[in-house]
Amino acid sequence: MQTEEYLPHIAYDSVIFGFSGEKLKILILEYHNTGLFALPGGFVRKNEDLDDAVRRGLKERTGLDNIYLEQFHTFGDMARYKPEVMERIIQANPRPGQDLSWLLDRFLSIAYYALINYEEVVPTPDELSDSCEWYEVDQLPPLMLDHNNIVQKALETLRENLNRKLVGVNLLPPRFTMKELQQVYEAILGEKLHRGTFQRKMLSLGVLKRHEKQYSGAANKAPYLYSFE
Amino acid sequence: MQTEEYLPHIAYDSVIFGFSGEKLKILILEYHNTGLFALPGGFVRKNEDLDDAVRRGLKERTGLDNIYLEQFHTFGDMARYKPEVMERIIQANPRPGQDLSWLLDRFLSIAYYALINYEEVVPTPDELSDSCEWYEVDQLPPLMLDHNNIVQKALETLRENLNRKLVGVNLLPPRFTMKELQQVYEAILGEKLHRGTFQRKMLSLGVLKRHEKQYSGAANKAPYLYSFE
DNA sequence: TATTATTGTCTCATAGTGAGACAATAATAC
DNA sequence: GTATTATTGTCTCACTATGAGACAATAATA
Repeated sequence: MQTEEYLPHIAYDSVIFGFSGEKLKILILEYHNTGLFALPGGFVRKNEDLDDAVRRGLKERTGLDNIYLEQFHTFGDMARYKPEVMERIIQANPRPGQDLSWLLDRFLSIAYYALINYEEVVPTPDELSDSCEWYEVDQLPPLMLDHNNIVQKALETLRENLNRKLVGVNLLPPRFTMKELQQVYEAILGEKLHRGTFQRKMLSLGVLKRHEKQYSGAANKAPYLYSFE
Repeated sequence: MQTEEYLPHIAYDSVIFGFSGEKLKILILEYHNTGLFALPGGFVRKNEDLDDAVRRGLKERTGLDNIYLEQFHTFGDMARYKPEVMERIIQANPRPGQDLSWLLDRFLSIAYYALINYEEVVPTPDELSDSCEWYEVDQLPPLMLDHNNIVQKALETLRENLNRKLVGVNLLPPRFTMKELQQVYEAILGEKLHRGTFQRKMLSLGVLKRHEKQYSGAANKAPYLYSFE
């Protein structure tokens, strides 16, 4: 990391959603020796597209590649400028010979959310971070700066987009049951949906393809597997 | 304008919507002696909130105050970085003693749209600009950089928000007829709506208050005036 | 073969929407 | 005054969408 590489005062943060165990979850980093929890974020190189910077940074910090991303808001209040927090992180991660003082400047942050298939992913922390772990959206630890706000806004945007974009396709494995799809919707909306109505609605969209049945071993009728398109 | 005042590499642009003569219109600036048309934009001071910067800048550049604003996207592609365009503007507006070279840097732009009551407003160009004029959304001149894209995205966002937020309240005078309200919706959506259905829907929202009739002098039944809330 | 839990689909009541019809009415023409 | 005209407020009707429950089909077990 060198000062010259990045656009000053500009950062991004990403809210990475995954679905597992009937719960909607978010990837959270913890910084070494600080007790600080944060969203995965990064900076924009002087000669790269903003969107590309986010993809590159996410790859570097979490190992995630080729994922569904959507920009949803840019946070630019003065209230989010807290140099003492960055100071703590720098102190806890000594980088001899590197001038990291530019990190103490004020930053605007462009926020993105990502939707990924939980099963395909093994998040790995980068050198700055202790851990990179999934947290249920309603059981997040206190996050640094305004990152809790950012998560809240991401959730609101995701809910608004739920019926306009195919959210499920990015959060589920290639083949899934109708029940799993419904659980994704319920986790995002935070409310129960009626089974019959949900199934009728999804099938009427004409984007689901029905495949073979999935025999789970349970003593009941086996559900069909579906895929998108 | 001094370099030190502003955050480098960060700008905003605003798409200001007004409604008049049954048409949806946008405020466009023309720069002195350049033939360049642009959205009203500006920069963020080092110690002010992003949202405040946009309000302040809009006031300075167009005289508009206290308006409805909504952030909708941040544009950060390399393709929008064209220093030769800013060079033209600087050449055409000599500022002896001022170093404007920072304007030749790459900028990310946070885009906002505004909704204003056309009748209350007398836009006035600032010192950089020749004119500050309304253009119908479907008859815009070619705008500099990616500003035509920005307008397009603003329109899409406005359409999506039409049924979730009370758009009409900001684009119309305090009292208006049902026909005027319908024309606002039709102008934004770009399609005709059925009169009876529209009226039923609006009244069922429970946010309109009915006032006295408006006698226009025409040989027909006089419409009621409405206000919001 | 009976039992059990779950699934796919159906029915029914209710709410919402698109389209046209009709009376009410404010001005003008005679 | 009375007829005419364009526009408005509201109604009806058909059709679609939605919420809720019902029921048969079925995969395993007892």
